[in-house]
Amino acid sequence: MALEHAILVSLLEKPGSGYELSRRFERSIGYFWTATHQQIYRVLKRMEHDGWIDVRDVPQQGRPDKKEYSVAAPGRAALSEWLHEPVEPESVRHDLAVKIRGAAFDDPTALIREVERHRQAHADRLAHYLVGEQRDFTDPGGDAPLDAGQELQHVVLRGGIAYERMTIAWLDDVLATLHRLHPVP
Amino acid sequence: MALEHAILVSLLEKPGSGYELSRRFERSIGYFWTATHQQIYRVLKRMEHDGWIDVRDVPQQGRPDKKEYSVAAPGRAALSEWLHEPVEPESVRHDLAVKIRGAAFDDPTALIREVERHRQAHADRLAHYLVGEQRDFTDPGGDAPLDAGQELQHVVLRGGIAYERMTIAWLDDVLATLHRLHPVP
DNA sequence: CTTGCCTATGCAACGAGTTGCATAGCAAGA
DNA sequence: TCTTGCTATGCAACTCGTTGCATAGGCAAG
Repeated sequence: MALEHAILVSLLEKPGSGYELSRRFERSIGYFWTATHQQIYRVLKRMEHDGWIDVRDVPQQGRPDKKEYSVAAPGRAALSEWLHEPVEPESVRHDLAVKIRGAAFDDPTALIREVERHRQAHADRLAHYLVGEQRDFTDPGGDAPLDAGQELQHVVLRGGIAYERMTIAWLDDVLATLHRLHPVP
Repeated sequence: MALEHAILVSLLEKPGSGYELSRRFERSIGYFWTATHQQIYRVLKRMEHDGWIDVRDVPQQGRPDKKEYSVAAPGRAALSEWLHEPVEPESVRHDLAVKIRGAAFDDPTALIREVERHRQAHADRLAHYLVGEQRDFTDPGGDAPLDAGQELQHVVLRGGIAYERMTIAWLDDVLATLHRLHPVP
């Protein structure tokens, strides 16, 4: 289980509330780990109970109060322990691949539309990543070199970019194969 | 939920028992969908109850009897229905990416070993895929062209190959970044 | 002949993840 | 003013996935 650890990393990068975490899980962290606000609130409660994180009530004006969490010493120790033990290669779940193999037993027209839709979604995500890379990891004037944390965030983002590019090329291959098997005039 | 549909596709490609399915989920299907035998037996029971699949007791010599499942008409209809409705882009879970960002708050030496271990695992899987591609999808004499089902299995396998190549290149990038941040003499 | 391994199926308990719903303050616009 | 939408937190019920264990027949090696 790594949701706890993903939260610890995110809180170390910057303390925040459950709501803010759920926003981060829709963008940067969410590129490689998804979680809903339900999961996050539940896990935060458990982590607070276990002493991994500290809470601080933050009154706000113009919006509801929030609880800001930050990592406590036991949480940092737990993260360090997890970082030192091996994780197995991730288990894969690709609905689309199941569908492609299923297309042998069905009319592939609907699948072509579906693959095109996915291709578009991945192209959008790639564009989004590239904007973020340009914004956060380009050194405009040559001053202020990136620190280690930023370098590591950048290499993870480069992984996302490589993944999207690979996926788009593969989906083009899939489309070409489907059209070859099911030519339209 | 798509385990049911992955099982339907696999049983359409070839009927088989729960045990045989669990073997397939360790190889071909398992490249893009993982499942343990527990899940498979449970889902098979439900699918049989719902009339999606038929069972046939097959006595065997030298080994325990098995129940061979095959897809019934309602199962085929359910698969077809699922193939025609859109699926959302898959949710991602990359422990290793969490660890890489976490390395900013810890000694990265252990992470380097971990990344090298993952690189080796992906290289092994790539080699395995390439052997399978050579074995199953190379037309040796020019006769017997591949049918649609094989073409689709091949394009899914090409996706796996592209994924492993991309991942290996990215892990090299990660290793270079880690060594740059933490030079060893 | 005992020990370990492979085929083959399954239960029970738990933990992780999803979905629907509820509440509550404040802001902006119809 | 009423609705819509955003911030902010949470409960309850359910499904999915994992882990540990159990059974049972046959095979091969020591």
